[in-house]
Amino acid sequence: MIVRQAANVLDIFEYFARTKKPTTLAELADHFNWPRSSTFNLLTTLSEKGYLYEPRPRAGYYPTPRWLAMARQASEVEPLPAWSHALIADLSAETGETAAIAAPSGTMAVFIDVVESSAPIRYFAQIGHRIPIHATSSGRALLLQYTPEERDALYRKIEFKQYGPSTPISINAVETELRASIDRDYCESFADYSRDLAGVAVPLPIGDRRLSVVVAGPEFRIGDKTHDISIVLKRLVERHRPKPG
Amino acid sequence: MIVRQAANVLDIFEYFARTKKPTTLAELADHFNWPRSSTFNLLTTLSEKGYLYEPRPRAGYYPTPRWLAMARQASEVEPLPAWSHALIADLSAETGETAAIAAPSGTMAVFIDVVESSAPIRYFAQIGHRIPIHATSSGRALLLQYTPEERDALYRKIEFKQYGPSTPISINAVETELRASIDRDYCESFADYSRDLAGVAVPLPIGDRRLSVVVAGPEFRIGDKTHDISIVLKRLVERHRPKPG
DNA sequence: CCGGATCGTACAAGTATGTGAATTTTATCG
DNA sequence: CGATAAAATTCACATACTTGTACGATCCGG
Repeated sequence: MIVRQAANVLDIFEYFARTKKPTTLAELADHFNWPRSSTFNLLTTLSEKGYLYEPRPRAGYYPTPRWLAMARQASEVEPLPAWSHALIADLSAETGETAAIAAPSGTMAVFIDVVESSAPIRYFAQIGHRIPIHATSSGRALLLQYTPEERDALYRKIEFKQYGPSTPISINAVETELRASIDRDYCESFADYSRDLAGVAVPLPIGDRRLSVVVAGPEFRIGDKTHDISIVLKRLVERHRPKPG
Repeated sequence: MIVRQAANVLDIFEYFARTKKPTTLAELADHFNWPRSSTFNLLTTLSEKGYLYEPRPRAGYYPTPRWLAMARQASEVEPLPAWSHALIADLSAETGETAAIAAPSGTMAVFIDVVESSAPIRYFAQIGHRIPIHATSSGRALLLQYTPEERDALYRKIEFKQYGPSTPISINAVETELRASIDRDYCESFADYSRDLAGVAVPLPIGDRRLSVVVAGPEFRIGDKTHDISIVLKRLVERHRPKPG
């Protein structure tokens, strides 16, 4: 169950991140189609908690740097190593496509680091973006790191939906694709989940964390280059990952 | 009115910032005395929005870097100039006390930047921390920048409470203290709001923003040094603030 | 490897909470 | 400066949320 008011807080937060401008009560209420009164209550709550302030009455609400101060601390919970960001930065530079690091979260994969392509037509991914774990290359690169038992447990929770023409819609289809991935030594997907989108991914275990790296972009650019991309992918992983011992 | 679930989101956020550790549903529920089921709903909401993820079932929730990514963007809404942080850093170093920048928010003042003293006994202030505008030195340094009309409007909203022995509990008391501040050329307060706390502050207009700088610490250390501190305060403001023209 | 304890998840009833209309306050224009 | 419009704020009711309960899964100690 979605807790509406919890989601609303995040919506306001993201609204500020997007617009990068102060905002009045009326503006927010109109934008989200919220009643003025509810918007007022939300803004009051955020202000009392020290996350917003109103330098002068009716002239708009501003976010305080408290968001940043807290986020900085919260991001120490489980920081990624510095090299993983360098890795996707290089990957994006060499391939010209968007590169990302994904982590599992239930039946979903979450992007926990992203470097976007600079191409005008590109895969627009964001940190925190979630995609079905079984219907994406980055997701399947995560599944490869699961034990068969863990995969079984997960499959029972997945709601198989036909996102695109090639979406695997059964446990068998997924397992078959996983075996194929092992054979070719990388994961790939063509519009399995998002239209026109192709991806190439490999597992990237870090410590005891099961992550994956993915390069993704429009099918027409990635199309027949998945093998070449997988070579670059593996070469760069090899270069950046610290040698054990 | 406080929106409970909105506040809860921030509480969870701050919990991660404080503990810097992943957290299980049960742990959170116990800590905040929330029912498991409500906690479950909240965590689900935060996960679906991409702010939390659960790498493996029952092994705990982790914050995603999305908090940080959004906060970075949101902090571009109204960035402080670089010199204002340098100012309070120097201030804190020279005085040995906590220094901060405050902004008005209704009848409150909010700290929007803080450098804490390194002394073991010190004023523990945080970005986002709110204090009554009329009963603190930093707040009154803000009030000095208001027009008499604006102050009048504000006074009507203030609920005068006796926070400490010297809290000004009437409009007159506040106005008298403001005139005294003009005469001595800086604002000061001794436990007007927080017990044992003394502060020295001056206005710090930046652009069209009405801010203030404050040095605050325990009364026994600040006590009779307020004048000396005000000298340092004004000297450093003079040094850091870019010359007009 | 078994059994008890713990944890996560679903559900339905009662109530706190958010909403919409009414009121007050502030800004704007003639 | 007074009238008008728009915004913010208050208040009472209907809705959506919380919560206790129950079930199933998973963990852990013996």
